[in-house]
Amino acid sequence: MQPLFRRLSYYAKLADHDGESLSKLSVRDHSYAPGEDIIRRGEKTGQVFVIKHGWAVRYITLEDGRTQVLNFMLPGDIFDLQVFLDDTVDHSVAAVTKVTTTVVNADSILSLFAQGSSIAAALWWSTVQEEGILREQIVRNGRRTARERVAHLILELHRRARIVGAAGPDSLELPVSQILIADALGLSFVHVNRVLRSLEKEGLIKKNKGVLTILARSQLIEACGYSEEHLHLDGPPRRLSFMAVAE
Amino acid sequence: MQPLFRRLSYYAKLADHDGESLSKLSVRDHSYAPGEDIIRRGEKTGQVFVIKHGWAVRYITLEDGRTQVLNFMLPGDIFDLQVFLDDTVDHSVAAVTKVTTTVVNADSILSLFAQGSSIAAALWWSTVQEEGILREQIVRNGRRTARERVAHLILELHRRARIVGAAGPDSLELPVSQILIADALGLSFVHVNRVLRSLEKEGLIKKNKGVLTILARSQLIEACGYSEEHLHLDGPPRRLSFMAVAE
DNA sequence: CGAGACGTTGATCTGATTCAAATACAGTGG
DNA sequence: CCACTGTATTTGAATCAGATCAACGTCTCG
Repeated sequence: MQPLFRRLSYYAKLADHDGESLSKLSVRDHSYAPGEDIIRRGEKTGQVFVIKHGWAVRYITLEDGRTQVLNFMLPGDIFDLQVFLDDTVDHSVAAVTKVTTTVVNADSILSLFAQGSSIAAALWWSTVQEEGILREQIVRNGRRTARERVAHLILELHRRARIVGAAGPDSLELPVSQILIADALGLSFVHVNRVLRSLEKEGLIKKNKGVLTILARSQLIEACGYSEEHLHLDGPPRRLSFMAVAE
Repeated sequence: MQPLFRRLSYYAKLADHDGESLSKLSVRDHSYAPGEDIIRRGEKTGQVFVIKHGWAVRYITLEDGRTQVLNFMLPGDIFDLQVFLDDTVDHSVAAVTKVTTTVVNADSILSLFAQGSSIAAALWWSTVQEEGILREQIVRNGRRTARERVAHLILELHRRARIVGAAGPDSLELPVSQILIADALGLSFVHVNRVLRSLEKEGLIKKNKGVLTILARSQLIEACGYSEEHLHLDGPPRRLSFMAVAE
């Protein structure tokens, strides 16, 4: 459960005993092979998944095979707190690399909420973040050029990976095919390739065996007007305001 | 507070006394002129808004003026339940037509949750719906052609307006400029115009003084592979599962 | 070492943008 | 009621960003 604790504590300054509560939550772990679906559209899981290792994507496929990646999921990411509504999900989640998830049963999360743990606030925060990322995805794909989209996505992924300790200050293990990047950015993979090569030729980035290095961060930021507002990095309150009400 | 009740009861079969609880919630109403901002990026509102009359949009503007509409908001729509985190919002909301909102203070909503009212479940449901709409927006703009995007958006807006009683079986008052549609679909307004005119020329739709009529629904659906899964129309459970836990 | 998946590059094509100009329309003030 | 103004719609022509098609290189791994 380390990655979750790490991620949540980035925001919420959790105490040690919170770490204990978290580890008690774990119901069981599960592993998935690259390309395997973790959740399939139309299912009702009744469970909450936390990514422990590896990368995953949320995606939707149209009838004719066109597919759109909604967002990338890194260690520490959670899906889905909407489980409390007993709803069927409208999208799928697939493992990109080998993925290990911790499966938490919904009730254990709920008891955290009931107890007023600061973990609950952190969890809720994580859903706010995710929505922010989704909205940014809409803007990026709707109103930015291919070059901007690629640069922006690189910066976002690096930042997110960095938070969970999966990236160096300017480098990032990016186990993601150009096809997947294309499906995330609404581009053809051929064009993604050209943009990447051109960013590389200009010395903004470098890619070597799955490790991407940001060589000129400021130029990369300038190339896309990157800002981090949408990641909501300021962190959640210690407790959800409805907990105060409950007292 | 009618539109909210109408919308929530579409899903949740609310009882009469729920209607009363709802009307007691209203703190005060507020009106906005077309084009006026209701919420501005960066603010902390501490309040929940419900649209009573009129249309609004959630949007984000880039530094250079490009703007992206995230989604349209109709009577009965709510923003934002994330207020409980005391977060700053990462986007703005603007009135499209003259808009009346009911402003509810966050605490009143929270007490509904605490009471275990089925209204709470319906509210939560509405956020699940909204996320579904956001995801669909990503797919639409990322992997569909201009023609598909336009057809798809028309069908979605008609359906949503219908649910809150703001549309006939095949007609829809659409007080939205082509510029705004373009900003929602990530297209130029010139192209939106061409697509609309072509759909009209082919007899799929008709537009007359702000009223759009769907003349050939089945062809329109076929033109974009429209499905309504993302609207989560099946409705919420009567109560949120964490209420059961609280007992 | 052979197969399949991914990456790279060139040539060509096209859906959508941009630029430009004309028309319709709604609201305002005289 | 009409002229005036600004905003939205419509249409054409030129252009371009990105897609498609096609071929080849490269890596991985069984």
